[in-house]
Amino acid sequence: MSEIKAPKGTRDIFAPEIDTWRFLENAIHTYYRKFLFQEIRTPIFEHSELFRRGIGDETEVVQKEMYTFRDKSDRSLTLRPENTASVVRAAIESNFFETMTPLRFYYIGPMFRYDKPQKGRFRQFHQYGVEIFADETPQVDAEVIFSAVDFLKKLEIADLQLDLNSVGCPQCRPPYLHVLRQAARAHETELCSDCRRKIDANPLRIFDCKKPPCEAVAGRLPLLSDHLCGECRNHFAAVREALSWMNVPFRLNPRLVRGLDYYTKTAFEITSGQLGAQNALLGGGRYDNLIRDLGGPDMVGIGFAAGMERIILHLGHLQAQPLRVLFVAYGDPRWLAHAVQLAQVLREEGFPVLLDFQGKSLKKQFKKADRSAAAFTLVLAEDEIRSGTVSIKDMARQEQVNIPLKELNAWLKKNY
RNA sequence: GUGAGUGUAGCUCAACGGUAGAGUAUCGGACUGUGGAUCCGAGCGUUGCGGGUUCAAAUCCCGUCACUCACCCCA
Repeated sequence: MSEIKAPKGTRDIFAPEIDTWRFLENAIHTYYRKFLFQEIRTPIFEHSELFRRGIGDETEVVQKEMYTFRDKSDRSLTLRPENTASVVRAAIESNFFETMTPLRFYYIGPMFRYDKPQKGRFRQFHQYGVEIFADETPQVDAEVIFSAVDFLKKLEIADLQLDLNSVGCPQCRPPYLHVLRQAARAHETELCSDCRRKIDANPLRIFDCKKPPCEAVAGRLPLLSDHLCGECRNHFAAVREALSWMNVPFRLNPRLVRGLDYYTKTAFEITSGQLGAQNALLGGGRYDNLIRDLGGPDMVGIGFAAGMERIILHLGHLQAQPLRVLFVAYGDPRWLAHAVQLAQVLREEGFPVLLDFQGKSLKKQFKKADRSAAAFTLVLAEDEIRSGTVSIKDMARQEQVNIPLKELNAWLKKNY
């Protein structure tokens, strides 16, 4: 019989790393509530159609990376590969767009993509992210970006790079893509087979290719930033201006392309020099048509998602505050009942208390106390029980006192 | 999906094709109302799995699986 292991690309999280996760989660809650974001939790799985329509049928994610299955009623469901489509769906479904605008949400949770695992990349991974609906101002783009950068800075993550671009809109993108395809076809023979395929499928992705010949061609291809429509150009300029008000340094990267089809206008990404090949900590942008495309009103949105595993890689392991454990030792099993009752009382008072049910001797129990890094070992054995006292040993100082049981609470208040 | 590297005790790692070992951890004892130190002892493995070569395989060959990293893609 073979051992059952965690599925490929998944992992167990436990001490000491789990403390880092709790720290990060708490930091996210604390930080984003300052911006009046509401937490939202959407289902782990959705109708597959939501992601096909939301993310785009032609994207890598939808084509190759979704965990899709049929349930017993033959519905096609998919483990969420990202959360924006779900949040939009939830907002539409709950009629949030009727009442409150603008809407600000944040989320934390697991996402799933059928990818080949490597450093910073998992099949089940965790993202936090924010979404703001129904605010078309460039300043809100800047605020979202500021919050993303500022939060990572507050975590003392160094070596960050913010890349910024505008990916246009349905007004300016199609004409540009036409120009781009023509230009790319002129250099078709110089491109790798992958990029030749991209000319028709998704020519923007040619900019991503790292092969030198393709990079050389890409350097001579027309840029979207030179073909933006008036509205997109003005919006992008205002975003950049607002970012300068907020003192957020960025790098204009006309080759920055997002992997999901719904993005319009502002696109951004924060990368880190300390990660491996998977160096994106966070990515996002504006999606002015997604809400309508998913059956909602004609309202705009902007957001980002951040990879928590990748952030955790930067945080190292926190030195968890060691618990000041009280260990109750009783020696002979005859006194176990007394020990159990004392433990109950102490826990009721809020102390972390440990006792060893299978200890055969005081010696063994002291050994267990030592192994569990107890601050104090309380001895409640024959002598103490006969005299109505308890002995308290300070494990670090190797000092022991004997006091009436009645005074234990007061003693602990003073000495714990 | 493609490529490379690595799979030996719970953990970290040894073993020219010739009896699978050390450190550490665990458990027991020296030490029967007091932990850490020291000493002694114990258990521990179908060498990831399957096949092949060989008198003989942890070692060489093939396949497979897992992990790691990279390509790809992305958070």
